[in-house]
Amino acid sequence: MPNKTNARQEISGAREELLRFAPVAEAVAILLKPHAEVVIHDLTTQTIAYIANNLSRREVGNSSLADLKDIGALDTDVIGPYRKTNFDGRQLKSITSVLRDPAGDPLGLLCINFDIAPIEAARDALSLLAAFQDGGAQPAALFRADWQETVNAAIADFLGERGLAASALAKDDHAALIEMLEQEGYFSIRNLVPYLSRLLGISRATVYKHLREARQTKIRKTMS
Amino acid sequence: MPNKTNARQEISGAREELLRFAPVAEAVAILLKPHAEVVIHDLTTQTIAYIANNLSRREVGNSSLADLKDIGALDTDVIGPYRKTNFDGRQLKSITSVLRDPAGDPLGLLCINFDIAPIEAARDALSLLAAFQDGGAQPAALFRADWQETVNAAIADFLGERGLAASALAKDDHAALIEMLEQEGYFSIRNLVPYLSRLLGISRATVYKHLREARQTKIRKTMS
DNA sequence: TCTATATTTGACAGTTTGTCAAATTCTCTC
DNA sequence: GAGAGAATTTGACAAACTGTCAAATATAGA
Repeated sequence: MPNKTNARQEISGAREELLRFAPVAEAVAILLKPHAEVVIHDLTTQTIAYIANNLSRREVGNSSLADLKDIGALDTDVIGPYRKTNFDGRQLKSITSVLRDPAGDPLGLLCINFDIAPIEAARDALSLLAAFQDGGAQPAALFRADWQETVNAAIADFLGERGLAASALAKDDHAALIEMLEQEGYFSIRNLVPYLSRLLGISRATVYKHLREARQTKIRKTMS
Repeated sequence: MPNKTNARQEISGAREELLRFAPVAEAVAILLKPHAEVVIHDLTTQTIAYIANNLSRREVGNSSLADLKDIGALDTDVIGPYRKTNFDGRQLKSITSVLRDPAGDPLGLLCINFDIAPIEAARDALSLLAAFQDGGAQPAALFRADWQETVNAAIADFLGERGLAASALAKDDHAALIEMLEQEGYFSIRNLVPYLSRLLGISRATVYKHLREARQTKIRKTMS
């Protein structure tokens, strides 16, 4: 931390430091133009410090991101890629890198949001043409012998969408994660419950409790 | 089969009948040019009656196809689509229609072989670009809540590769099917064994027997 | 037809699944 | 920081599922 005269100076120092990444952001945005936006978040003020190729209609100075406290707990400096939905419904593939000061404290985030909708559309068109069956041939190849990886991928996806960090997730999230897995049908995999309970560090009984709740809300939804 | 007057007439009659489909074969081949070949098989002589846009380097008069006896048992007149490998390794998407005489007896087959390699290559390139993770994100989306459909797709795939028809498969095939499912990891789906035994019309015990064998050959392979 | 092989049947022990009540821990509020 | 209320763990349990087995039966090939 360079100068300590007062808080305001520290903040503007952080912003200045962050803006050194602006050309990088610009370069990435141009490379992928017009499909990607690059945003630099200032963690000291919780605002947006820079935007290249604005897709999400946010502006410099806007407050950004909800929960950033968790980032300190991160083991890596790269988060994602994870899926994000733009205000207009487009699917974005997002990846975030953590920008730290010399002391190693998180200063900001550089977030690349890549609009993959057109790519997915093209891929799907080709898929359809190449597909056997009515389009259902791929699962066979993609259903891994190693179902744990499949589950892990689903969990990683979930974590990516919500914020982050592997094992350090609040117990409120457990219920949501389990509900998601249930809705995607993962519990017809053998031994998933004990595996999950070990993974999340909670008891089997709790997993079953969340499961029961998830199934009941599902029923409620079905009836309404 | 260089035969007597009687038979020869019958045979040439069949061929003539089949050649009426030649323009259709030609038209399909031209539509998909240069990616598809269309072959008309003569079932009465087990030879090739016509080829449009030859990809597989076979020629008219060549003997064709190994097992055609099964076709009589078919419930539909369209077989596939199923995957086929060309002599040069290219993957072909094949679909076959049965050509019958007015009495309803199978006379020939019209087989369309579509080279999907370039399409798959393009799709995969796009997939990679759109992919989350290192390419393993899709299973999550493709792992259906309805695992039965996933299994059915795998089985249908298997059936397509070997020849055909749903429930009418020899018991030798059971072992192969189960081995395939085991190797792809499908038996970590709950209740798969009873489901399969019902589906194949064999007993649970037999399924387990095949499973045991499949697992032992796997071990043998692993050790060698 | 007879023999050798494979399948079915029914029974069984071992696991896994899902639920429960009591004991414990956690989380608020005061 | 003490205590009420909620959530979680623990350990136990019945029910369901898994995998194996031996005897009875069916099937295929000589």
